[in-house]
Amino acid sequence: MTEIKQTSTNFSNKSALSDECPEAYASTIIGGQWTLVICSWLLSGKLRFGELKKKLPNITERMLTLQLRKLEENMIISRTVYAEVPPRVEYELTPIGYSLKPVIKELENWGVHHKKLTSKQLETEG
Amino acid sequence: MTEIKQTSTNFSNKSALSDECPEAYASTIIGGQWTLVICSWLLSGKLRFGELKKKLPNITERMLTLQLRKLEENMIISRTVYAEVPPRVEYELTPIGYSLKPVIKELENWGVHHKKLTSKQLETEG
DNA sequence: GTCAATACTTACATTTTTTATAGTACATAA
DNA sequence: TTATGTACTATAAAAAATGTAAGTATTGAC
Repeated sequence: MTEIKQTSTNFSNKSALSDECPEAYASTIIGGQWTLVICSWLLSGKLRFGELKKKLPNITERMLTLQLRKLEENMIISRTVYAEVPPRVEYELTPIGYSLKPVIKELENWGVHHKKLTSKQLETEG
Repeated sequence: MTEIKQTSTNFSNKSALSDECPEAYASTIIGGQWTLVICSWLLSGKLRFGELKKKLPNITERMLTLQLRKLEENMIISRTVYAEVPPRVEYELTPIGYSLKPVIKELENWGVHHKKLTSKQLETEG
């Protein structure tokens, strides 16, 4: 994540794909390891950094920070800092972030469907 | 892609996420760099290896092969080899692969929407 | 015997993503 | 003065994904 090399083939490939193909574009935005889970949680309301951390027991603080920053850059979430000590920071979906809801729903449907089907398949084979 | 280390934290994190969260599960299946574009093309009918290559001008043969293998493993596409020389191989979506259609459609809609919104944002800022 | 066409495979290098670990700032409470 | 809680940051390393370049098998045409 941190730094990407704008001279790499990978970068230009991703750019070209994103230009031509809105679904690939969407995928680069919401395709991070923890991105969809974070968005799913935020669909039910804003959460603090620490609260998100508890929801995702295995994420490191660094990863959580990186993902949140990326989501913020992409205007999926907004970040509100309260001038208190200890600090309090709240994350919330923006309107366009919230509009991910049907996307997530379809992904979820399909995921459930696929999982069922492939586990059946394994039973038959075994 | 090639080899994944089943003892890594990354592997166990992905597994746990996939278990708990169907949308994350779906994302690991269709989240490859070229996956969605390949599926999009196949939505309009089966294609040969070389035809796919032409549709994706910048993909390397290695990448195309890897992505197709992964899609096949995940039962998204089927592969038919014709015993001819030179060889002919056709790739086609399976039923569950075809059922990605609404997912792709939502991703596409959202992608277009997001792109419009962010480009507007840039105009306003600039 | 050489070449062409197709769909790959292989070895290796680079880039990107993710994880590990330790640290920081701040004000209040004890 | 030291400890506490929160939301981070810095640095390094490991792992995963992607790219580069060259090679393979087949057989029919020339």
